[in-house]
Amino acid sequence: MSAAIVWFRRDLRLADNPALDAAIASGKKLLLVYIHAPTEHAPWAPGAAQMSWLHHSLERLHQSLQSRGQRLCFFNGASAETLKRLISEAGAQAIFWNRCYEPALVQRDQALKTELKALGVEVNSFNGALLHEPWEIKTGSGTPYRVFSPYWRKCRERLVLKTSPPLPQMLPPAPEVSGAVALEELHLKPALNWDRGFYSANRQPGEAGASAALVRFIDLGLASYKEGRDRPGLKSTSMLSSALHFGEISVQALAQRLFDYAHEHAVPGLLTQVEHLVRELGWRDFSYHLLYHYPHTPSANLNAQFDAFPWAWGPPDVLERWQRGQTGIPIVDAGMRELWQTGFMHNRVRMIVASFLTKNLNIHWQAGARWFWDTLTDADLANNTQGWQWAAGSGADAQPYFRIFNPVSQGERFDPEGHYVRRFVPELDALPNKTLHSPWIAPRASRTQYPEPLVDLKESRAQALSRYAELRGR
DNA sequence: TGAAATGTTGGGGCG
DNA sequence: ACGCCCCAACATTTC
Repeated sequence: MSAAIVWFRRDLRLADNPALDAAIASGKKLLLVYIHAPTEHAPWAPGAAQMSWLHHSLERLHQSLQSRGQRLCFFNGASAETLKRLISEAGAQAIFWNRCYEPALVQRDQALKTELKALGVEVNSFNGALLHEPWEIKTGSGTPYRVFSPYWRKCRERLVLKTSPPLPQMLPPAPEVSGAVALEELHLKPALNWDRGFYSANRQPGEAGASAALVRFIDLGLASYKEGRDRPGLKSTSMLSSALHFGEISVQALAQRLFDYAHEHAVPGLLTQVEHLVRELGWRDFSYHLLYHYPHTPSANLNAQFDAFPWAWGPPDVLERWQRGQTGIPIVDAGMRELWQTGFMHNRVRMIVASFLTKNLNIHWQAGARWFWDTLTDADLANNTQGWQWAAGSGADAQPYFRIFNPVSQGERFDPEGHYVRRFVPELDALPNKTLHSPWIAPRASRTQYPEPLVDLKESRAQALSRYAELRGR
């Protein structure tokens, strides 16, 4: 019986996994591998928070493979060397993987593909992560899109969702190889349990956890998604970002399932809600589109005009107060503390803290991007880069720089009952809603445990606008 | 997927 | 009855 390798990377699932399905269909013995090679992602080696999630996700995938007569084999070390050795040991004629799109991984995978083909190995790669491949969507003149709306119009009209293939039951046997290590030997899990707040009933790594989160979202959040998605105090978002990052759920299967649900349940307006969520998945695709076509953007402004912008990198204590949630601005601190404690932050609050860092504090968006990279379990190079450049105003389809969020009015508008702020900034619990988002106007005795604002909002806004005016005047 | 300043309108109080 | 002022509510412009 001939053999093949399935190289798992960011597709940690069995359902709707094109590489795995094709490998099973090939009728070969299958060696299922995961290789931990963080330096190959340089300069964006996976951050500590996402490695915690990854550990649990790999554990779950290994378990569900074991219940199907297979296993996931773990390796440390260089991917190309490891795979060439395994191909030789297993006598494999073919390898299957789902594509990655980060610049360093695209380079690595292309070089490997060339090398393996020269050795006579059949290389099969698939789209297992996106609604559309980044190169499939082009403007009329054949260039990449740089603006979301026309990009999405094009994607939406050509979006074709297929019914997912059935979940593989028993898998073919594995060939014997040497050098596999236990999952623990990948050292993904933190030595100290600082990640204990990351996991809860509705945030569980792995395919089953993603599935449970989706069921819960469809039951509780979908019907009011359009209105509720901006309210961090509610539970109206899917909470699927980490699962999408690691491929614990297929984005195509997700969209398919939501449309199916809307068509089966003739509730007025439900299809509109689904369209809004799928549009957010479109933003995710758009981020990958931009990263693929503009691979320098994780470390450089997409709009080169901003190269002359006088962003500072410090002073260090200011950045640190932002990181620790001690800025004295309640909605900002709530967000930064949510991030630190749970490895997640609500999207609306991500925009608020990013605006505050890049505009009111005048700190470079890359300092924020780095912090998110290390602390988010869903840290994703495409989304993170695009999100920060969007917020900073330096991106292709960014918000104009002069759109500066007022964190007080944002707090009053999107957390009117203060549930979110009170949850993460408990020292403000006793303040009435009227002053919760601007505690500095409340009597001093009622807020002795909470810092004074790091900056004056009105003044720092004016300074940001004048820096911007200067940039435009050049 | 803003905020703040500025402009416009129209109702009501009041001399 | 009429004009004037105030100001809230909304619209537009500007950053």
